[in-house]
Amino acid sequence: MAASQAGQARPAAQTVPPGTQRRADARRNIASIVDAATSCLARDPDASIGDIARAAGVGRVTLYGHFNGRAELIDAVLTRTLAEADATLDAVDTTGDPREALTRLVGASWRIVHQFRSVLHAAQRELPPERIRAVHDRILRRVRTLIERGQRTGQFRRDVPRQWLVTTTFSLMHAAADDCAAGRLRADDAARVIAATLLAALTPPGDTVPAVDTSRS
Amino acid sequence: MAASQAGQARPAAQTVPPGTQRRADARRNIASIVDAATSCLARDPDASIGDIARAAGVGRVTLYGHFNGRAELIDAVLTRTLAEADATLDAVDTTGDPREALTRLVGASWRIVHQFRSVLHAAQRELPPERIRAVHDRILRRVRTLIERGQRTGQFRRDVPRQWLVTTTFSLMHAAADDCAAGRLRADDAARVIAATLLAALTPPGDTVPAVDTSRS
DNA sequence: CCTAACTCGAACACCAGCGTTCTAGTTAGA
DNA sequence: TCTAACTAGAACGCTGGTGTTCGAGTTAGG
Repeated sequence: MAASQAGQARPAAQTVPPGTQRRADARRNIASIVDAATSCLARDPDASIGDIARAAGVGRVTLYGHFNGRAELIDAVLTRTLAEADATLDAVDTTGDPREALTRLVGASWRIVHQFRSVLHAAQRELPPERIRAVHDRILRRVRTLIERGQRTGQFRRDVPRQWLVTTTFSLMHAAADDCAAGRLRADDAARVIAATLLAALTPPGDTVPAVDTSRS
Repeated sequence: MAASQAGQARPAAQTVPPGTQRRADARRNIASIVDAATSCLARDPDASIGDIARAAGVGRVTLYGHFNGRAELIDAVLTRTLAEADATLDAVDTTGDPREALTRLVGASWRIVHQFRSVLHAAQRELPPERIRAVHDRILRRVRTLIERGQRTGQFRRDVPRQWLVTTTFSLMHAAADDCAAGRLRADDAARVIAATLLAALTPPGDTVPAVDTSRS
């Protein structure tokens, strides 16, 4: 849903009369294209526009009718992916003990990161860094807030910039995804291992490193 | 030195009679090319062969005389860079307390990572992952050995795969380099901050997180 | 000094992907 | 039912990078 809210900036090639809805088949095609692009790029970050159009069962021209080039398409894919991820994470309970909350958050996030790492790689080649960061905004904020709360309760360290703790969190998840893809880490180990190192990394100097809650897989 | 020991596999375009030395000007040009490639790629990972040749003050044809295409050139750049890095790290004392040793190692490594991150990015686009890993072998081994020693002394955790601790180490350094390039982390903060989080991350559950040794900048 | 090694620049063929245009056909939806 | 919206597909020109070839010149080094 809300596949191509390219909206404000420059409307996709096909000009839409203001206040009007796109025709049903058009909307369906746009969805197929974004779907196809997502899975194509997940397989090969260099997939060409032609590949994607074919995978979507759509003419290349049709694709150009809806997206002004590769960058705009990838932007749409990334935007939708992140929006869905954000929705998924909404279901995670981030209240209660910050350490347990972070463990839950990592458990949910990690799967998403693992699944869409190639899409991100594709986006990193095509989109400016600011844009990528902007799209991550809501998710970034979520983590930052939780870390901030943990700092207030004294469970997370305050001797390094908070930004760095956020970076650490994402960095470990992405690293795990890469190791996993390379066969150096078992997928069903990942969540536990990430949580264990991350919680330790966030522990204030002088405090004791918590044991991992290995109760959930 | 030893700029293009393409050696065994397929000799570069220009066939060298076995047992013979290249002519001095040829060796000089090869060096310029690798130098230029290094700095060009550091600036723009997509720099073309033409750009690099021009920056080296050499004809494009000459470049092709020494390297069979982009991949081979980038391989040479990466190989030399990593060899130099390895030499630099040889000067680091990795004996004594594992935590202090790791701090020293991170301090030295981080600068290198920061300086050559773009070269790595370029290599990741052009070279197969196995190759990249192979080139990192000596450096990887160095870290692994130190971590292993720390595990034996009981100062580093053993409840996660050792490989993951190695990944964590590299991951944090690269993340810091990226944050730094994006202006989210001050360069003169990086070493301290990396060491602080890394040492915490390696601390065994139940143990106390060590305070950072902030004595050296 | 003389030869083989090396270099240069321009030209060329080549390729893949991009984005556009045109014609003709199909389909949604008032 | 009738029109405007949408689609297909083939054709085309463009761009930018790659790798090669050629003929002529320069230089290292025995």
